[in-house]
Order: sequence, then C-alpha cells, then structure tokens
Amino acid sequence: MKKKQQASESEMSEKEFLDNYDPSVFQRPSAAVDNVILTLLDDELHVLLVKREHHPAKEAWSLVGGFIDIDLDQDLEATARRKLQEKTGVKTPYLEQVYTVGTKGRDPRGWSLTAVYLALVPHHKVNLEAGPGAIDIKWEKIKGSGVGKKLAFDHSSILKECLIRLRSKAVYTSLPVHLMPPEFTLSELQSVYELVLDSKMDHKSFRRRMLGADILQETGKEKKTARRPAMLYKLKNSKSTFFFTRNIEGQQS
Amino acid sequence: MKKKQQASESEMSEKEFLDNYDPSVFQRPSAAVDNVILTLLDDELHVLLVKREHHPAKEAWSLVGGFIDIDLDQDLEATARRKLQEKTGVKTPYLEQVYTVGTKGRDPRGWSLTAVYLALVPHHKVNLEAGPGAIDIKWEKIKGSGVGKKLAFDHSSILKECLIRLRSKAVYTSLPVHLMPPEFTLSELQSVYELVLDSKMDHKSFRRRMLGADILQETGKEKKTARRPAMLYKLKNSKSTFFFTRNIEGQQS
DNA sequence: AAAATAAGTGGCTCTGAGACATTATTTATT
DNA sequence: AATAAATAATGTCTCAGAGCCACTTATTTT
Repeated sequence: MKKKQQASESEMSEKEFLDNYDPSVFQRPSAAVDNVILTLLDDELHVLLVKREHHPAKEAWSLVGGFIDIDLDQDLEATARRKLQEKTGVKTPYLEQVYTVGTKGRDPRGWSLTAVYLALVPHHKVNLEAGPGAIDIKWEKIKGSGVGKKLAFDHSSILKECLIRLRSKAVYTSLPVHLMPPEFTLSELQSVYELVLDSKMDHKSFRRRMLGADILQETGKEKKTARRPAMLYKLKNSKSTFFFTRNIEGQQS
Repeated sequence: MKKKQQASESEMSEKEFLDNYDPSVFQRPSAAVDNVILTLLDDELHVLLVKREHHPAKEAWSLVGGFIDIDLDQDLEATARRKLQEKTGVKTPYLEQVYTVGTKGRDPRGWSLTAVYLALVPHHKVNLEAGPGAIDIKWEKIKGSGVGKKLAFDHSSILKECLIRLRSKAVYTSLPVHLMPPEFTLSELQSVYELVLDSKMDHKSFRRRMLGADILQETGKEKKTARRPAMLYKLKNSKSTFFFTRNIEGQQS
C-alpha cells in the first residue's frame, strides 16, 4: 500500500525535496526496543519481567521494552536506557545490542520490529518500579533456556537468544563479571561462570585465566566466612570486557 | 507528538482492541535494511555500492539497501535477501545480521533505523544490475577500514563496523571460506585469510587448523599452475561456519 | 587437638599455535 | 638430460595456556 511520491524530483534540490517529503510514502513497521535484563539473585540467574497493563497481550508477562519515541530518544540505545532506567533506576549497566527481530506476524498489530538489548546488572543497584504500562514487575528465575512460563509475543524466543549470547560469550570473555557485586572472591566469580555455563570448572585453571587477564584488582580486604578467608577483588575497569584467546570448557556438571 | 489512544480499553477484549487499533498513536521511525555485500575480486576485498537515483543523497554512492516493504517482506531477512537478489541475482549467500543503527539524525528525512546485514558472496555467482532507484552499481575496492570515497548517510561507518565484524570473526571461525569459489587450494584460502586479517600466517599452522576443522573435502583434482600442482578442496557444508577454540594470530605483514 | 572445609599453590599432561627447516613436484632454463 | 626456481606439503621443535589432581594453608567446628 504505497502512496505515490509527490512530485517529479529530477530537477529538485535536496532541500526542496526534503521540504516536500511525505513520510507516509511507505507504510512503516512499528519499531520498539526490548531489554533482556539479567541479574544474579540467590545464586540463580533471573530476568526482569513486567506484567502488561494494556492490550495486546494484556496481563501477560513480557520483557522490559517499548516503542521508540522519536521525540524523546536520540538513538536506539537511548530507548533501551530509558526503559531500563524507568524500571530499575540503573543508569550505567552493561548493555549490548544483541540482534533485531522484525516480522509481519510477531505482533497482532501488524509488521513490527524490535531491537533487542542484553543488560547485565548487579542486583544491589536495582530499584524495581512497575511504572507506566505495567501492573506488576518481578525477577523471574531462569531455568535452562528460558523461564517456566509463556511470555508475551515472541519474548520467549528473544530471551532464549540472549541466554545463548551470554553463554557463548562466557566461554571466551569476562562478560559474567558484570553480574558481580562491587567486591567478590574468585570462588564466587567461578560459581557465576559455572551457573551461566552449567558446567563445573577446575579452580586452578579458572584462577590462572582470570588473574592472567589482568582485569581484577585485589582490594586487600578478605571475605570472612566460616572457613579460610578469601581475597576480595574488584574490577580494574568496570566498563570493559576482556576477550581471551582460548575458550574455557569445563566439564558437564 | 503522540495522538491520544482512541478509547479506554479497560473492558475491551484483545479482538476489540485490535479492531480499533490506530497505528499512528506513536509516530514511527522509518525502517530499512542495508547490506554490506563483500566479494573477492582480483585478490582484493570489494564492497558492492550503488549510485542513488533519488534524493536524499542523490547521486551519492551507498550500500545496497532499502525500506522494509510491509506487504512484500515477511521478515527483516526477507528485505535483505530481496535487495541482495535485486542487485546481484544471488539467492543463497552467506548472510548475517550484524547490528541495527537507529538515530534521529542519520537521515535528513528524520528518525530512521536500519538493520545491517553482512553478505559474503563468491564473485562468480554475481550478476550485477543497477535496478530501480539506482543509476549505477559497482564493486569498490576496500582500503583499510573502508573505501576511498565518502558514502551516503552513515554508510561509511556501517561498512567499517562490518569489516570489523568480518576481521574479528576470521580470527576464530572459518567465515572467509564463504568468499571462495567452489573449488580452491589451501594456499588460496590462506591468502584470503591474510588479506582479511592483513597479517601473514604460517602455512603449516594454517593447514593444520583448516584440515583439523573437518570442513574441507579433497576433490581429487589438482590445480594446474606453473609450479607444483596443489590439491583442490571444496566445502563439506557450504552453509555452515566452523568455530575454532583458539584464535589464530599471524604476524604483522 | 583433630576433623572438616574452603582458599590457594605446585606441577604434571595435553592440545594446538608459532617457527622454521626439509622434502616433493612441477616448469623453465641451460 | 641436468639443474634452477618456485610453490606444495611435511617434520618436528618450542611455547602458552587449558585440564587434571594432589598438596598446603587458614579458618571454624567438634
């Protein structure tokens, strides 16, 4: 259903063209951003879900997203950050664009696309708020490649893709550090890797690898537990992700 | 500039909601797909460019792309394939979604986003045709992280990102095989890797790595050159990409 | 004081990359 | 026909870092 372009433009200047531009020449798909926001809670991965207030998929649980607001948002990432901050208060998460899904049928309102972002947030930074458009918000535990319930639209498959991304990157990067609290022990970090990869690792290899990457700094403090105290580390550069030249494998757990 | 949603929907069913749905509640950004189509020509990487027939950026060189046609295209990748086939006739390329750029200012017509695909095509499969909207089409040689000329909109930066993607993947995958003709020697494949990574590799390591991946099949035939003939190989599975567990580095060339 | 447990180290093997010398197979030159 | 030149292909060593696992250390519990 295209309308006709409004004039023969052969002799127009670009300025004239733009002054006459009719944005409805092509019907546009709707454009949104969805965030898969992951955190660590009770030694389990959790994803943030909101319960939709409005149609379509009213009262279904969905990822944290929304339409691009062409007045408010300078770019795609701004939409992602706006939605993220609206629900969690977190301003500076690890945020990575994963992919974009766009199909005729994924939304009953018609052709729609959504740019999917993966956000990793340390749980202590989060302040949940349902906010506009949501009647509830909660952390849902990850089981395998998703959550135990159906999600709105194609959000289950989006979540699945993001978990695949997290897991494949954990094999050759330091990505999981972005789930950690400000200070943590190497054993705690290893447990997070083991959780993400669902695989046990040798602690000697793990220590060698992480310390060799030169991304951690000793705090000098020790974690007091019921056993031998462990060194507490913090990130040297909390914004960056380290890429190893070899994969870590571990064994099936 | 939002219009008001058309009715209080609290008691509506989803069907009623959809029957009344006004898609202009939010103004939508324009949505396009752009392909970075790379091939190997005269032992150099080339990218396919078209010269724009219409405003904006009239007569500027640009990537092969266009708006999503919500009637024609089932999904984003269909748009990418449609545009690719329109210009090159290639139906089954290696095609990978790289990322999506969307900003207020990248297109003078207003907020726009484009899903960027990287296509690798063996040169012998290509049949160039300018087609509608283009007054010229050509292969432009890659120099460093781009081409020697300015491109329309933000296409220079899109091209740069795709080259980064290709180069980083060449370090740990068999991706460059998708640039090869149906049969090729290991030395020829190594030259392509060296071209992509701009780095010389040890041929023993390279052979070990490629043969160990079990993705190549001897054809039995030999390439007749002015020197010792080399074994010709073909891909075992031309659609897949192999992931190595260790990076290849090479030395600066 | 001994047992239990988690933190952390030592030191081996194994895989695959890097380096580089050597051998093999062809054409061109004499 | 013998030799030179060039590229294809192999042999074999070193090296880095993962996997493995026993051992030592520091702490609490019994």
